[in-house]
Amino acid sequence: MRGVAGARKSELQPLVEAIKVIRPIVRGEAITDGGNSQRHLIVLLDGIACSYERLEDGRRQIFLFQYPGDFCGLHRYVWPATSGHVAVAALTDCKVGMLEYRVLDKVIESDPAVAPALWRSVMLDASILRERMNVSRRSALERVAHLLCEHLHRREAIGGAIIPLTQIDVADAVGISVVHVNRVFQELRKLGVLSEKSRAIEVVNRVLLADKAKFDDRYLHMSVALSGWTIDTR
Amino acid sequence: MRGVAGARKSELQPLVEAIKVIRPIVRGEAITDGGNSQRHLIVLLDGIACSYERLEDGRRQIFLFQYPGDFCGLHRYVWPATSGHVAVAALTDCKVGMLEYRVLDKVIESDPAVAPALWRSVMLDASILRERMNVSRRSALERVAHLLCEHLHRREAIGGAIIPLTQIDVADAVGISVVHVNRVFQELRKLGVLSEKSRAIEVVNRVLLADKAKFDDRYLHMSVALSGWTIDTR
DNA sequence: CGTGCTGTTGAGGACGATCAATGACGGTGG
DNA sequence: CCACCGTCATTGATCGTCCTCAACAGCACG
Repeated sequence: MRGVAGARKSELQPLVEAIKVIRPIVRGEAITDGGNSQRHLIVLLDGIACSYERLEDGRRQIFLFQYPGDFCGLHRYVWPATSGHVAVAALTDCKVGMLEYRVLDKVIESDPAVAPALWRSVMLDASILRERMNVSRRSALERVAHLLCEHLHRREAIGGAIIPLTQIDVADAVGISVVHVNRVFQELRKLGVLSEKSRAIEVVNRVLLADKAKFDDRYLHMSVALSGWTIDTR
Repeated sequence: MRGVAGARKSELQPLVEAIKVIRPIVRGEAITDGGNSQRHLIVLLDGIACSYERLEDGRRQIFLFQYPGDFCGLHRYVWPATSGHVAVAALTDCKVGMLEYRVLDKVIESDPAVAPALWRSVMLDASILRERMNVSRRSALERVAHLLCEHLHRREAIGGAIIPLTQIDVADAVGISVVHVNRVFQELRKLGVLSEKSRAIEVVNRVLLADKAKFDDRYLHMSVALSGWTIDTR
């Protein structure tokens, strides 16, 4: 039972049922490059991925994180020649479902509720981007804390307090240097927000974290209120 | 003849023809607050507006700028209860066209090309937000220069090298202090990018500006390739 | 037992924030 | 016509956050 970003269960069910191909992706591999040759809509079924772009100087800017139920590169379907080189990569081992565009065409045609649901999914992305812009004006600690809150929020369906990201991932997402992220993490551990024992990102005090982050989850409400769907991932 | 963000002329023509109410808005006034009571789709017909949010500490974060042909608060139509308090304000004197949601419903129903066009408009916004994220990792000068490039690009239909924004607007959009924006402007004038004479933002060397900004307009290509439409603004 | 990736630590410096005044300009009312 | 006021632009000084460079440590992997 997983939450589909920005859509009620019933609306995307026809789409989900049309997914025939399921593919495993190992950590670090590309789920889609930024190319225009895409012919499938991709749904993340298991694991965590991120959409990102390489900057000219080689740095990586992470835009969004994908959790199970999220679409990868939906914009390609709506607008194949769309902006540059937004790629999606697996941050952990993943499983994805694939759906040919022309099949998707048919699903949309036969069920008028599917397109608006996809539309809203794009809007949820935009909403997250806007929130990131707001947060980008706060201190490094708040920005990192905020990102962790977002991940806890979206992991609710999965459970556990360990966020399987590297400090590098966090740095590339919030836009601060890895070194500084490390120092922020030490600060968060000293504050009792993160576990002192483990090297992993393990949240031991969610309330305190949300407080430090001044986290207001309203910008995610559209995804919260929505139920999920299931699919057999083998 | 104005460009509609992310849509070909023919696609949005039926929508444009349905606009009956045209309203003038003076500089500084709200075009829509962030409220949920919205019952009209609003199209900017003349002037420049911005969508923004107030941060807790009172600062203003500008997300996007609207030029003639852009929609204001389209997300409200797709998802009325959508994210927080995104408001739209007029940065110059404006004229807006208004279209009741239920009329829009009918237009969408009767013309299957309208919805995808609106969808792409939302995606153009997301594309701009992503680009801003990339740019936010560069220096203040590049960020400001980049913003000016974007405005020149979108002003092409209007013409003129003067960008009618205040330094405060720029600061709130790129996320740096007004004082520093001012210093950046002096630097840009010294470099021969902006006019030394005028207090206004007057670009005298577009090529140099684009160079300083490392501006790559691909992220706007979806809007470029598209033609415009006309409407009588009285 | 090396090799590679991630995490950690230190030192020095730059960029931009903040605070506080002052200047320029346009509009308004006496 | 002039005094006043509000908004926006400009300038100086100080300070802090975060970056960069550089080195090393821990751990997983083959």
